[in-house]
Amino acid sequence: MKKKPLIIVAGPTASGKTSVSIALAKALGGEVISADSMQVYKGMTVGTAKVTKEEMDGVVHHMIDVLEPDEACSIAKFQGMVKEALASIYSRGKVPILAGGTGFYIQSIVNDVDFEENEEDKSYRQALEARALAGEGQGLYELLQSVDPNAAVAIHPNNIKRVIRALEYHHLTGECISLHNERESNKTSPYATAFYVLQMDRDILYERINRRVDQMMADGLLEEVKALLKQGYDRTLVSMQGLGYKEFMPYIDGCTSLDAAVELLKRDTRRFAKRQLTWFRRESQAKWVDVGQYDYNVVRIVDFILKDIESSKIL
RNA sequence: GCCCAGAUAGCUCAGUCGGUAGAGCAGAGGACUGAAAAUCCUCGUGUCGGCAGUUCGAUUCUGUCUCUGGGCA
Repeated sequence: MKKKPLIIVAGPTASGKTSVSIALAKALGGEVISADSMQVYKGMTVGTAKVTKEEMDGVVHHMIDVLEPDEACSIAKFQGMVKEALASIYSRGKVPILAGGTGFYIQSIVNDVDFEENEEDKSYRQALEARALAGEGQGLYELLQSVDPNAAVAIHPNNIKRVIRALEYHHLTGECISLHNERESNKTSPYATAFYVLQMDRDILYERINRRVDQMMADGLLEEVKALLKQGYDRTLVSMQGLGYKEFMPYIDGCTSLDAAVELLKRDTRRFAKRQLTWFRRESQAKWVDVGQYDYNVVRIVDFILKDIESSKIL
């Protein structure tokens, strides 16, 4: 049986994924699935540089505005919803284009990583988090060393989030997470993929990021943040940890200037882009597209990608 | 024109009682399998303004020039 096609358009923030994915969808009769951990939230529009209705230009988009800001997304939740979207896209004979910057989410789809539907019991995790907060991180790490030594070797003691997840996984399933990770990382994709990463010179990318943040400010980012807080969304929410939201909290509290908050946001976004690039570099099947080579021209970029898709014979 | 203070990493600066230097920030690389725009790890970046002098040896002392602040005219 022939594998179903899946086109992926990835890349760091501000690399032009949105316009490329829409042009591709139009050329191929496709639909776009956003692979973005923050665009899933309603009301977070300016700060996530969400596609507008006009930009969509009739192309169907999935996974945007699917959760309230206080409904924390998770990779399992994300994957479940994307699988539904994929099924519906295939049933209509369309081509799915997974586009976004959250490498972890993309990987969960491409390799169909297994996330068993368990866990209703949050108490164990909460107990661990409380211990971490009380400064018992070292103790948690030692516990992990006894329960899953392989995971303990792979996880740095300071990375308390991972230590907690590994312990939680063992508690819930009775299995070592190190075993699960090894099994899942050896999987091959159930899809016929064409995976593209948009890239450009770092200097130019950073310049674009800086300008995009300035544009967000002009488009009312601060007002958006204030409105979300006013609606009662707590700043500890996962959604409020997003770039463009958490950076303004000190300013809103009167602890820093607006200029300083904006500079901080620019810096954090640059660092984020760097981490995204690090992630995509290890995606061995990804093809890197230097968009500068095409003068940042969407038509030329898409033209190249279309030719490459054709030669890959996935459709 | 004169007087003072500076000139050291991309930036702000510290320092070397003479043995070619270090902090913060910026930056770079990496990890990641149910918070991922999160979380975590690692790492430097140099003609110490130019030229001359003293010295075994000058970024450090002396002279001079250039530049940048500030002051006086």
